Order: sequence, then structure tokens, then C-alpha cells
Amino acid sequence: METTTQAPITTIAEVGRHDGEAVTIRGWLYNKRESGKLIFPIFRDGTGVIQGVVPKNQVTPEVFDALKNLTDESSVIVTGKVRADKRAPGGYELDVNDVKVIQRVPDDDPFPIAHKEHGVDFLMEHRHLWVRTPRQAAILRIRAEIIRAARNFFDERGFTLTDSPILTPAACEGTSTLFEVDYFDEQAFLTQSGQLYIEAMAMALGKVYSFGPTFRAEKSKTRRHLTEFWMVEPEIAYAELDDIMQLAEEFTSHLVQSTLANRRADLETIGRDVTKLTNIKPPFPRITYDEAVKMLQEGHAKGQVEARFEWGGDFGSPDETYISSQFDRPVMVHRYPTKVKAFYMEPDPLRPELALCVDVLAPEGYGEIIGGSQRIGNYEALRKRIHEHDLPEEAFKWYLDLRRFGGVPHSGFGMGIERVVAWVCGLEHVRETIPFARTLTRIYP
RNA sequence: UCCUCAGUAGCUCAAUGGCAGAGCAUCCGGCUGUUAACCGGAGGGUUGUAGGUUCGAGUCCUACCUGAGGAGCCA
Repeated sequence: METTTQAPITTIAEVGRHDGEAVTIRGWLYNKRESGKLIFPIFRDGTGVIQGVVPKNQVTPEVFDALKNLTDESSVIVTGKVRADKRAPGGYELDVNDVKVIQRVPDDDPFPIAHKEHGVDFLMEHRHLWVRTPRQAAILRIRAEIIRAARNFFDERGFTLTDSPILTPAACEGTSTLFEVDYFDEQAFLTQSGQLYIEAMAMALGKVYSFGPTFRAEKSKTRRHLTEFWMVEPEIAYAELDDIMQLAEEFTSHLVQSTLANRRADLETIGRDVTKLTNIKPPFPRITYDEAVKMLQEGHAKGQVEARFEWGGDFGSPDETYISSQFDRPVMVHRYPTKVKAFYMEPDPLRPELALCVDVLAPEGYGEIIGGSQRIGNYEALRKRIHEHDLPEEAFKWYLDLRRFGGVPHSGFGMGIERVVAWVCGLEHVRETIPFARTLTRIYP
């Protein structure tokens, strides 16, 4: 019989390489089933779960009793022989021959997350423990894959990573949606977007992107909102609207296809219908704002949209849901009215009342995942727009400089990572897509 | 800020205005192939808070607190 020191340490994800061999796994007791003189402890180690088999007459009394009395989530180092078994969900079982209990969870204060349903409040209150469950672990691995794929996508296309600052100076626009911080007796804010800063980087390095957290103090309480979320924002000098629309669809497709290729088992763990993801490939449907408005009005006439939408407004989430429900892949809506969009967006030369901008709406009601535009390249035009929006020109002096010293057409977009993860995973709420969600009502743990 | 819903055992939920209960978890016992194992038993309660109505309130009324979903908001 092998001893603990001789059996090589491995992970549950890799036990398939050790079929028939003794291995050591370092992890936790996930769950346990008993049948008299036979114990089935289920171990997890962060890479997966594996069921152990422990017949009383095959192990020492010490090992048998230790496992019989083991409590959920106690930490253990376990040694045993890997054996392929068709009855095992993961394909392999572990014939345990030794176990070392590192820390036993006490009987009178057991692990609070049971193997059954819980309410949202309870789970969020125990988020630090909830992440140990297979479903949450799978979601977090998919998040990591999407971030990895995003960085790969830009790195391989000659983009330079130029992260934007998180602390920003005096508010340029309304402060109601910004988190204020004291900066050595000066007023500062947590960033709401890195966009203005990466525009400066694009003028220096050509093709750039930033990836980092952004903060919004909005009183939003919906399945699509967090107060702290992560955005990836590419910005390209000399790019026009059509260039970033093509980039956006290639990018979105790359994230989905990478997840399908590399994290399929995790998608299955969370029960995602992957057939809804396989066709997420370019070209994505492209419609103008005008066409989207027409679509909403026809939907209203058919009784599928509650309120009649009038040209000129921005879409609410029920509107976005209806538009996206008409397609089997993300839809790109472009050229919104200038009035409802940001001051820095370039007007369409053919129709100046429209902005050269695009929103990418995810299918299945997940709403806007990308917002982008061509930026105003001309100094006087931008200065005029700043005044039209009653913004303090002084605060934008550096931003205007980008148009004084070699101003060029340039474009970019921002993608909210959590909404993409929620969509790819098919989740009810974005709070499960980030390790520790920050919402209107929660900052613990 | 507004609308709707919900707060009962550690968790998920029952309980017509009339003795506060079940399942899971925990503990004890049984079971050599269990898959949210199963079977038997035990412990576990200031019914969110404060008032009010009533012979009697988990249940009805008022206010507040907390949470959930949605709206608005989200350059």
C-alpha cells in the first residue's frame, strides 16, 4: 500500500492522467454519503470534485473513523488510487487509503451553505463561502476565460494595454452618479469610464485598450447593474465608425467562441444551453436607430411592446429586450440621435442630428454589452459641444489639446465584462459574475 | 425617488384570528454502490422592530427597518 509521501500531488482536474495510480489530493470535503461500512466522501480542490470510496475493511480504523466523522468543508489531504468508473459523474473515483485532516469544521458551527436552495440575501451575505460551490466556481472560471480571451484578442492585434486612472479630478459632469473621495483635502472621484484618457493614449500609441474597474453611484436596482464593474475599452487612432463596428463583432464572437472551446465543461455545470452560443459569429445584424424605432413601433402595433416609442428618445431596457429578441445573435444599433448621446461623439456628416455611434445588444434580454462611437476630431467642434452641454471648458483643457496637436478621426468602444459573462452563462443576475459584487444595497463581505 | 412583493428554527418554507410545524443541516442509531442517498430517533423559536384592534394576533391595522424584482436613472 502506498504511503502519503510516495503518492504524487495532483489536482482533481488532472486525475485522468493517473488512472490506476496512487495520488495525493489537497482540498476540502464537499459532501459525504454513507452506507454502513461504506463511505463515499466527495472531495473538491478548486479544479473539480471527485468521489472517494472507503470500504471499512480496506482502510485502517483511524482513517475510517476520521472520514466517518468528517464535516462538510473540513480541509483534508487525501491519498488514494485513481480508478476510472462509469458510475462517477467526472469519470473517475478515488479508492482512499489515507487521509490527513488539516482543520475539521466543528459540529456545533457547521458550514452554512447547504446542498439545496438558498435565498439571494443569504447567499450574498455568505459570498466568501458561496464561491466554493461548483456552480459559482464554474462561473468564475468562465469570467477568467472571457477576460483572458479579451486581452489576447487585443494583444494579438497590435494593441497596447494603457490602463486609465481610477482616481479622477473634479467632476466634469453631474456628480450624482460618481463616488466622491477625499484626495488630500481636494475633491476627487472614482472613474466612471476610462475613455477620455485612452483617447490620449491612442494619439500616442495608435491602437490601445484599457481594462479595469469603473464605478457608478447610480440608484439602479436591476439584474444588469453593479456599482463597481469592469470594462474593456479599445481606442484606435484614424478608425471610423465602420471600423469599430467590425472590431466589436469580431471581438464579441471571439469571447464567446473561446469560452465554448475552453470552458465547455463549466458551461455544462451551470446548465447553459450552448446551442444559443454556437452561432455567435460575424456578421452580426446591423440596424440604424431609425430602423430600430420602426421595429419598436411595429411591435407596439402587434401588442408586443407596451408603450409606443417615439423617435428621439433613448431606449429603455424593455425596448432593448424587444429589439434583441428579433435576432439570434447580438444586434448592432447605430446612429442614435445626437441629443441622447455623449458630447464627444462625432455627428454624421450626412445627417448631423445623428451621432456616429453604435450599441451592441446581447440576445436573450441581456441588454447593452457594448457602447461605442467615433469621437469628434476637430477642436472647434468639440469646444462647441462642451459649451452646449454646459460643461466646464477648463476641466477639458487637456482633452481639447488632443485636437490642437494633430487631431484625427478616432473611435473606440467600451464593453461591460459582467454583462457579457451573465449572457454567456445565461444567468439571472450579474451579481454572480464577479467575485464580490458591489450593489446599491451591499458592500459586505 | 416611485411601484409591486416578501420577512416564522442555521437554511428553504407551511400554519382558516384559536396548542408554532415539516424538509434540509447538526447530533445519536441502522444500512457494502450511494448520486440533493435512504430508514429510525433527538435537540433547535423574543414569528424583522415598535405600537394598535381583539377574550385571543405569525395571521388584521399603522409606522418604521431589511431584502427582492421592476421603473426612472445608467455621458
